Amino acid sequence: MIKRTHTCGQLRETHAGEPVSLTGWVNAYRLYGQNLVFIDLRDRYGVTQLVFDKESCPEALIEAAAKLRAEDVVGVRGTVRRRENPNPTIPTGLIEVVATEMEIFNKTDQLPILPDDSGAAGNIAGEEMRLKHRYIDLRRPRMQSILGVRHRVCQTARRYFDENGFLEIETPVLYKSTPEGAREFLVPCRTVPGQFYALPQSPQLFKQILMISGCDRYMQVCKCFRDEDPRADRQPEFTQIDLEMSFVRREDIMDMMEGFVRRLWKEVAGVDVPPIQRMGYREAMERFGIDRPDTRYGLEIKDISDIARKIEFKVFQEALAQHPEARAYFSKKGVVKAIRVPGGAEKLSRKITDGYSGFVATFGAGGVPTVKLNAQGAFETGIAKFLEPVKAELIAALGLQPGDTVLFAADSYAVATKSLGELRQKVARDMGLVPKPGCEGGPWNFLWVVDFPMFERNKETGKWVALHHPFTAPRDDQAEAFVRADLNSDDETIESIVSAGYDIVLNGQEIAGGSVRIHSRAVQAKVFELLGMTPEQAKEKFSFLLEALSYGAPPHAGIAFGLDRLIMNFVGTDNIRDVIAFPKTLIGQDLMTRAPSPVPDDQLKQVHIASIAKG
RNA sequence: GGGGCGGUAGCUCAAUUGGUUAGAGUACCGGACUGUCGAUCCGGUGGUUGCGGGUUCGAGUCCCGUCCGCCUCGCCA
Repeated sequence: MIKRTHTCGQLRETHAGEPVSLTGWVNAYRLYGQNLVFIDLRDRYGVTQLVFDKESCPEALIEAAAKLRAEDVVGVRGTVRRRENPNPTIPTGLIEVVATEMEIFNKTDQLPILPDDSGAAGNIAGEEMRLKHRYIDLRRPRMQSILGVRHRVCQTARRYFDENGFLEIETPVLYKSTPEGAREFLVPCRTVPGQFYALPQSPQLFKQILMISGCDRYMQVCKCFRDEDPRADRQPEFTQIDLEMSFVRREDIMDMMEGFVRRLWKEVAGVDVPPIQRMGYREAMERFGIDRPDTRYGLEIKDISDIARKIEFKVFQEALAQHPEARAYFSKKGVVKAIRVPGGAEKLSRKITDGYSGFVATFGAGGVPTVKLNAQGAFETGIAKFLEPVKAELIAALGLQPGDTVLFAADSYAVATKSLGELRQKVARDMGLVPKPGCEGGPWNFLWVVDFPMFERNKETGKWVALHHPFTAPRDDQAEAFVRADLNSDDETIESIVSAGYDIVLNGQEIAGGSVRIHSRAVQAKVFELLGMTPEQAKEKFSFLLEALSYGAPPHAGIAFGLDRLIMNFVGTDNIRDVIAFPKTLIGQDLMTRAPSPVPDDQLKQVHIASIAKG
């Protein structure tokens, strides 16, 4: 078998005259009668032109070369030669390899898709075809490059955390069902009939136990599983870079993780990340309407309820009449909020702004009242006539300039905030304000979001739920208030308790999230109680944790980075399937292997399962 | 669970108001050509229009159901 001496991306002018051999796939072929054949040979490292011509090759070799087609797999021996006509568009374009011997490892059948990034062959395969024939799709230089970025991110994480004393430890994939959070994948147990494992939503409790075990610093690149409906940026199985540290408080772990972010961006993107700013949850919700603000552009949200109160506009008045006595946050109290869109009068056509009503309807809002300030400084269109009495106040409050458009939301705090938070991002896209992905020179805007509420009331059930997860500790200065609070009557206190959680937000995407953990058995038990668990239920589900907490648990804190989303940012895609070698479709199928699949009844019996699915 | 878009040649797409034999590019096959690099030129093979049912003289097109892909709301401690 011909073995390669070089890769297809390696040869340069300095190799001229050397005997070499290359192996790879036929990327393209160009024929000139019986006398001259060009083959572009591709491997993971690049493309090199092979030449078969009458002067250098026996006739049989040229004939064989002329029969090569796209994706045939071959090895070639030959000599490196400077090209008569260099091709400046590829790194190996100054040379070619004059073939003297060829071994065909495999001929290909008619291909369903071509591994072609450029669309040079006249088309780019659809995603369904790419997933079905993933092994061809992954040959594309673009996909190879993404796999490379993913590898570098993982390697950088392992190096950085190794240098800082972290141990890489594997945690179980067959785990105990703890059904509070996301829906779990279940695995029937053969040896204990009728009982099940669950696949972990995250290794959360194991890494805490590892801290209690004295491991001090833990890291793992680990698979997590959530059986929820997917999105463009979600998969049922995804990967986290998971971390936990002992004997630290919030500032310590945030410093350590900021160091990791700085190292990662330096090594993977060649970018120096400046110190990461912090923003409180309340400020983020107030200014951006979302807990992961995209700070690459303005369009901030302002509360103008006090101005809106003064005018006779039914939509505003009805909104403001909702729960007027309620607390401002996490409540149903009515508010009026607004976004100033600089230059929107020209760029946002009537058709576009009309479309915003339908957009916010999906978040429960009734519409988007709109007004323009024309070049002469007069309110125009939409609700102009209602706003006239408070024109000066509005201009001052929002900093309006001629040519601006103002978009309003009048609803409950929750709906108005969510609607404008989402609308803000849509307007930014419509106005062309969102820069290209960072890898193409756009800004990387990092932000720590901190001071989340510990708990909020579930909208439907009215039960308290943990905003992050039930193992999150209150912020140091809040712990006492939580310990003292009466769970049955002290709603105001419970709602106001701030956690020691922290998220890293990048360009409006959450890329990491974590918290200081509860290391007191009493506090942990109290959280379980608040979340509606009886002591018996808490014991049944989490006795191992409660026991561990009472046998010498150090203070500890952790975080997890969403690896897939990190890669999406580095390579500039909004499709998570692009950054996973073998991803699943929206209903969780693997189109290549056709998983999931039926299994024989025998196999079901062994695990004590009977299917009730029809058909 | 809800809403939206799509499924036609190996692949990417087109097909007028429901109208004759469903087209193009590319891939593939055959031929021409000694410096191309998205080679070019000539010719050819290739179709159960996702699947099932219905309306109609006539369905790729309209209706019902179903499967699959994508986007999205809910959901994702």
